[in-house]
Amino acid sequence: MPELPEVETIVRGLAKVIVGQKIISLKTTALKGDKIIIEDIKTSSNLPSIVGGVKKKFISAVIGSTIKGINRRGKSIIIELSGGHSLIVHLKMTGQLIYTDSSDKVIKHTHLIFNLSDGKELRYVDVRRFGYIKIFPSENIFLEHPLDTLGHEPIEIKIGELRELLSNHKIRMKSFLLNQSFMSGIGNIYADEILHRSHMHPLKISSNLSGKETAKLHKMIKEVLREAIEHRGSTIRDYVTSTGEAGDFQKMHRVYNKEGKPCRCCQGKIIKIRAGGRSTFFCPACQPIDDK
DNA sequence: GCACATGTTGGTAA
DNA sequence: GTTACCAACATGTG
Repeated sequence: MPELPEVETIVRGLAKVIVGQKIISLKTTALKGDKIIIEDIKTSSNLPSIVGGVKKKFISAVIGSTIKGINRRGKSIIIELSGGHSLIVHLKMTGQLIYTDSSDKVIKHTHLIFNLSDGKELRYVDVRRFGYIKIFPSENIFLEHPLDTLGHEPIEIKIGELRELLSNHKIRMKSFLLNQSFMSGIGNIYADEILHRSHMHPLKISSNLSGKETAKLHKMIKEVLREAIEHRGSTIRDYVTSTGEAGDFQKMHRVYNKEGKPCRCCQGKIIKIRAGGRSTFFCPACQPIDDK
């Protein structure tokens, strides 16, 4: 679920509270029937499966280190630690990073708990366990996967750079926006919302965009992402901010998950198709293909 | 039981 | 080489 606006919201929230803090200890959970048992991580014997990268270094590099910074690249979170290592966190579908009181109830699917020097905790929760926390040396961190494959930041991309990407490929626009090596951070929800505001059909071929269409798309990419960040992201199911609150931007969605509903521009019906292997919502009346 | 789900990757086919 | 499609990852929801 988390796309660029959600990850940005989490990073901004955490930056205010975890930078400068020392990581005192690590914990994980185990299930005994219905009971959640909290376990200390002291050796790699109970390191949760969501930990990756240079795993042998994880415990010694993390415990006792100080958090120097937290940043975002695409949908990845980079946490820089003192001592020369950094963590790459990817939330994938259902991952959550929550800063909370240590007295708050530890919920099911909490895989990693960082005990911080202010007495609070940073918890990684992930129902489906597709996400991960990987550790690498900070030097050359941007050469580590997946950071090495990421394209432009969509909020910063110049129109000339976008035009070049579009014309160099003959790919459906939905797939274009989802491809993280072109631009990194746009996922299924924002791809549909950007295409609708650009009045562009999701199956339109990238190399066929006119100059005017390219300019509109460029503007809408930034507009949608900026508004979504202002609303602290879209909560459909699992996403919460670093304080466990829901975002607001789902209320502003114009097409995502609105099959059969009237389009706010033309009152036509929004339809759902499959594109790029994903559910794709759009208004056929005001998002024409126009390919001649 | 069945279909489907917000992300990414890797294999295969065209 | 490029693009499209599907399965896989593990679990939950309707």
